[in-house]
Amino acid sequence: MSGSGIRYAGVRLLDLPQTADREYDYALPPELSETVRRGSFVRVPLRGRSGCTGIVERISDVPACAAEGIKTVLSACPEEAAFSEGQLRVLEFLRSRTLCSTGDAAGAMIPSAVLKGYAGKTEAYFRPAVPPGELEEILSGARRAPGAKRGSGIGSPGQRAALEALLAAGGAAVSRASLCRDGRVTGENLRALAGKGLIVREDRKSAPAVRLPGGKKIHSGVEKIVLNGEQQAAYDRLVLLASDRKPHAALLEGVTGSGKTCVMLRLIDSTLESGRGVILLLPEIALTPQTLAIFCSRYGDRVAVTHSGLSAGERAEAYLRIRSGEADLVIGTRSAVFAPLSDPGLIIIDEEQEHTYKSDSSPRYHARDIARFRCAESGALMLLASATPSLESRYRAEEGKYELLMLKNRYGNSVLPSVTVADMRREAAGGSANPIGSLLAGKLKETYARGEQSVLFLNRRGYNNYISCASCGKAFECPRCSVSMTYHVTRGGGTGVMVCHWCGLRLPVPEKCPECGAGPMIRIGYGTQKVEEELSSLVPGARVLRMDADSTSGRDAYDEMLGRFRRHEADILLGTQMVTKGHDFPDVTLVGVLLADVSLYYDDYRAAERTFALLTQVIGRAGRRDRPGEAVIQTNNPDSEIIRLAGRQDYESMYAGEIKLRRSLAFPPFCDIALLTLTSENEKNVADSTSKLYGLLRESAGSEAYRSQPILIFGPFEAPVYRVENRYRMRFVIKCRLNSATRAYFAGILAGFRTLPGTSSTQLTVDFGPTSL
DNA sequence: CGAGCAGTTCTG
DNA sequence: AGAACTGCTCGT
Repeated sequence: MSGSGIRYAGVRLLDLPQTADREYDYALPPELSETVRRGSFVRVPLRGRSGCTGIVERISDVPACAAEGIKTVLSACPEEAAFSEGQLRVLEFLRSRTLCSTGDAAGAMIPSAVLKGYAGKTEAYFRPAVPPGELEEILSGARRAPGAKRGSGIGSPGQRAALEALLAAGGAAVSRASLCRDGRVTGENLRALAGKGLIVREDRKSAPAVRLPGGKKIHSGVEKIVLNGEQQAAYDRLVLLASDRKPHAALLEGVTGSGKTCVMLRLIDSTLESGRGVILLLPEIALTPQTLAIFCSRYGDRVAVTHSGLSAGERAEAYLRIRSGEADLVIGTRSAVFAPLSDPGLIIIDEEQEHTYKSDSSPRYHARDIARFRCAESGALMLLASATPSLESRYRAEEGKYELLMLKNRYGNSVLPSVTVADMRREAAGGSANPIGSLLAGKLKETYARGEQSVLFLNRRGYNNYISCASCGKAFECPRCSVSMTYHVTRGGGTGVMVCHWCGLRLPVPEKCPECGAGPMIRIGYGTQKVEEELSSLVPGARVLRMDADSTSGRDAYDEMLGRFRRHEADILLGTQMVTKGHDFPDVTLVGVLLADVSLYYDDYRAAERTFALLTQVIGRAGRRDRPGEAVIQTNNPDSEIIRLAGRQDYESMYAGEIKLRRSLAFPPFCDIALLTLTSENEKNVADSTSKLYGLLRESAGSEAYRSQPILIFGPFEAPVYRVENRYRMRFVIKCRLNSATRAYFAGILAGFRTLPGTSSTQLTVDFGPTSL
């Protein structure tokens, strides 16, 4: 230290919006000048506020502004929260790539409990004290709370929101922090509900979190996986890429059942043996106890698992175990890509085409981009794996940006299931609107008779229940959003409840039409329950397991159901998306897809690609071992090219056809898409702001700086769901090639928009590479 | 004339 | 974001 004088910290505050997101200088008190460094988190005063959290970006001897105005750092956050230089670079990358605030970026990278310091604290948890069915009725107004004096059962919106959240958790205890997170529920609401006897409070120690079984840190005595020729060749190449300390990216494309997992396990082995860390990203839906068991029995204590079901304390503990080096294999969902490993050697993204790897709230990042950045920084291998890679990734492999490794053969002797496309138009013409056609019905009976199992996949979209008015024909809509509400049966009987899938609002089933005052209201569309009823008459005696959002609330119920099916305690598994992911059910020989075409109607350029991936996955569930499998795809579009290709599991043809289309229409990967969204509670405000933004976009895109950058502006459009939670939403779709120049264009638009008069009540966001249009 | 308020400004 | 500040209306 050269000078003896006071030192200053350049701090970025976490709870400021982009408009105020810059460095602020604070004086460092002498007692903190030893511990606080670049990367440390500190508490500082700001304007009238007593304490704000910020991250130190710079330590200097000279403040950037007049010394008399300067305030002093109040305190330092725990030392173990401090960011490394590597983390600071990721923070900067995230901020500049997604144009988010420092606070949003940091929030994605570190659990808030680590920032606050959490040792020995207890967290308050709450769970329902009455059966779920009763709660539903209280919420819908059909029953009043035991203690309620008169009028509606539940006092305040906050209390309602709390009960709804608890109901959504399916009776499990939920922490106060997560209940209060969205701001609608307060601690006072929870106390009031506990007072009424509707919920009970229980305190839990945040740490120690549940330890994974499995013992020693260095794995020993686990069987060495034997690879076949094709797998061995892929493995040999990947090991090379993962060990030369240079950045690499590879795409492992392997048909269902080709043993991608074996290759990945061996690669993880060798990377860990070389002393470097590993991150394995999985879609939430694939992060099941069965999957985790494989890793925990193999790697024991060195595994850290992160997913959305963790409490704040568990999340913090996992983070610190990784940071300290105690855990060097991280398995988790999207945000695990930020895991604080000091020296990652391998980052795997399994099922890389899954859209859940893209965040659609700020920071709007794609895990793949973060992984690529981290791998470039530390000379590591990014490995994307899938049976049906996204067109973007496969194209990059074609361009030579990713190394492409293929596994073309199914493991062992198993063959692809034989696939039949059933034309449902004929069934409908016959007058019976039966969701299960005669062909599939016959096969279901045969399979049951042979003592084998079947899986039926329902496309969520096609099986929503709406209600509409028999007099005026109007569908019953959410009062806060421009979408129809969905009918859900209530657990344990009752009249049911209407749910909005966009804002979560729950309302009692109306008797009269809110539009015309007449009625009656009638139900439209097949629900999974209806299909379930149908099945029991079609295949008498078969035990049917229904797995959807209604019947499976919470992880435990879901895992328990899959376990029962695996043990062959049921003959037919009926469900939505959940049934498609890599569960290995040895006795399943028949797979049926009801309404295969529904996802083709998504108003999105990726509809075909997604339908293909989905169908391929479902079909792959049939006949994995020695027994041959069979699949029936029911559709109203039997001539659809995509459905035909999926039936043949012909990825190459699908890829060739789609990429041609994308090229001619200028869609990704031949351009990037930016989605600008304006929202406001006031419809007129959005309209005014939209036209102002349009002017700004045009003017700026035409300016000298962007002459050489083609920027195509489409819109403005109303968002497909125009109103959500009482906010009106307008959008622009912009096609361009994303690079530093075009990013500067968007940053300029964001900043410029804020300075326009009359836009203060309108929110503007940019989403690069949105999951859907 | 000052409370009550939308809209604006600025944070070290 | 959110506290502070500005300028405005309205009521007595």
